[in-house]
Amino acid sequence: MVLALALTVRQRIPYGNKEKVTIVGLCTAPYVMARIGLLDRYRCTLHWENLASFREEMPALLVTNNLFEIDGNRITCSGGTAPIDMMLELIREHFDQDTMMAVAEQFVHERARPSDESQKMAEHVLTSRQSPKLAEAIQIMQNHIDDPLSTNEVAEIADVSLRQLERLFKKYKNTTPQRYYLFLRLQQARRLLLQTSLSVLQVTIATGFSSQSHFTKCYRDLFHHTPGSERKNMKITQKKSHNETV
DNA sequence: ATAAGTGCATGTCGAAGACA
DNA sequence: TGTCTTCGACATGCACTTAT
Repeated sequence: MVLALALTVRQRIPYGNKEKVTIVGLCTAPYVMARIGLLDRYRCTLHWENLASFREEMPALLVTNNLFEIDGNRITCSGGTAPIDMMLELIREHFDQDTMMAVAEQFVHERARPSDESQKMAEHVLTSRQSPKLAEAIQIMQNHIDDPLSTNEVAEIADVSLRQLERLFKKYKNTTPQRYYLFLRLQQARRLLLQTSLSVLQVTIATGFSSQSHFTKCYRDLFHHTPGSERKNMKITQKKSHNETV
């Protein structure tokens, strides 16, 4: 049922208040949804190729670069393989983590990506166009999440001076290389916390932190809650969804 | 054709602050 | 507290334009 939802653009007209309406839009379908006002005050996303023009055309909408957005009964998705991730997230919400993983396995889908994961390919393509050296540096960082390199080493491998690398990050990412690197590691940490049963200590090590307290501090600074509470919340949400479906 | 001016990307250095 | 990171200031090189 969820798969059917994920693969169609669906709009059901409610009869009074009796019927629960779920509206799903894929790829460029949010254009239609936005034009008839279905996305007013809702977060939404669409395929990266259409993001810029969509934002320009609909400046009042809350458009994100995420893989998919589930905001109340408005569900939008960027397209490509993202509907599978969206479907898995809905399965996780309505059933549990194990069922979600079993379905993912059926689809030979190695890793269910969370909704807030950006459309990485789009970012990578855009960054490559803006600055190949910057894209290379980011790739190097992504390849060294568990054993972080110094900014100097990243610059050396990318064959660019440290100062120039700093300028590129400032210009295109509006941050410093170190902060961006930290952001990548914390994003990975969050994925590990939500999608695996690794302990917080194991996640700490897997993302290149030498001290768990330092990891927790950095995590809280970015996500506004600790790794422990993040996992606790996820388990509570899963339990609730499971009880509702039973 | 050529010198001078301009803008941009890049490199070097050092001071200040942050991190582990 | 030593090391690392960031950032401002200044210098250099290159491409392009303009005036002579």
